[in-house]
Amino acid sequence: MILEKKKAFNAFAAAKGLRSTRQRDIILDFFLSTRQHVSVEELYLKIKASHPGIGHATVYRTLKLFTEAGLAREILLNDGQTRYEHVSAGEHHDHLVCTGCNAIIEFEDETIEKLQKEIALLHGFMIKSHKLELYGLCAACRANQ
Amino acid sequence: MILEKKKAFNAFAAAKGLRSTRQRDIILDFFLSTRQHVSVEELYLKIKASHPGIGHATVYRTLKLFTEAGLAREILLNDGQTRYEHVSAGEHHDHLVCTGCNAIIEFEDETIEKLQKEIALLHGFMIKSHKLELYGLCAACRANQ
DNA sequence: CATATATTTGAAATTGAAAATCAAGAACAT
DNA sequence: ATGTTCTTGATTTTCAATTTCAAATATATG
Ligand SMILES: [Mn+2]
Ligand SMILES: [Mn+2]
Ligand SMILES: [Zn+2]
Ligand SMILES: [Zn+2]
Repeated sequence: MILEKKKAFNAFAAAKGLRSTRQRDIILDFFLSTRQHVSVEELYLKIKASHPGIGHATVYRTLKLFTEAGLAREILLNDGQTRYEHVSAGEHHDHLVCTGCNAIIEFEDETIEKLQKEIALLHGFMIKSHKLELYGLCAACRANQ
Repeated sequence: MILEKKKAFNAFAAAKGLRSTRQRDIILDFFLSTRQHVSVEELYLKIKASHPGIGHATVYRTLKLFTEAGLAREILLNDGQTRYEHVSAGEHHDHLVCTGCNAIIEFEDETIEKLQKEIALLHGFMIKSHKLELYGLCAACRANQ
């Protein structure tokens, strides 16, 4: 699975005429071995520990490349930090975001997805993407109130 | 309707022990007479034309006050500009956002709202707010492609 | 292998929105 | 009127993200 994603990125890079660099390999390794919804700064710091030479700009640039390659998705929550999550082909989900502990829970709802398409149709809109986030308190944080 | 909102803000200000200032009156007038989904910068520039003395900081602060007072709602789309829209009591809607012409179309869908509550319940989550945005091309922009 | 060329990197500077600072000005209770 | 407290707005600061550009590196070619 990790290997497949590496292959997918190599294919993308080859098709785009991008060069193969040590930095992109390292950043991809770290991204693929990191839990979901990692912020750029988090990933940068994790990488820096063992590869102090790698710079901020490269991490930012490379995550944008992963997004373009279809390996990653940008998530903009309401805290001013861009996060990235792993993309698996054909899969889509939305997010419950806990404002207490910052946990992010994923969910899928086919009915909501279908209703969104109907709304778009009704307005003559062609949807390219959507964002559905439910903000609140997770079970654990509710218990601690 | 505009008068009611002014009264509502005055009540809020009184309850909070806020002073009545010329600036807040002006900003409220402009906000209430502006179309939906205005960005802070847009509103600031509009006000500045006839009231050059009013500063950025005051516009930012005052829109936050309106939000607290329940007259306005912050909207964070994906362009790094905070927008504010009018809030009418008991009303809620979500947004279709055209990435071609930046138009914002409002919609309501009771079924989606209900499904969101069910999802939250299923995960033991207590929802405080949510965000649903459909990004794509509006009918006009599709025609111009 | 050498060498030319084009891409990539990373430190540093820049950007842009938003928030913080703080002295001067304004509102309000007395 | 006067003193106290709040508010304002020019300016500075913050912070994520992007841009810049000289040096480093990848790769194509002989
Ligand atoms: Mn996710
Ligand atoms: Mn709206
Ligand atoms: Zn939580
Ligand atoms: Zn449009």
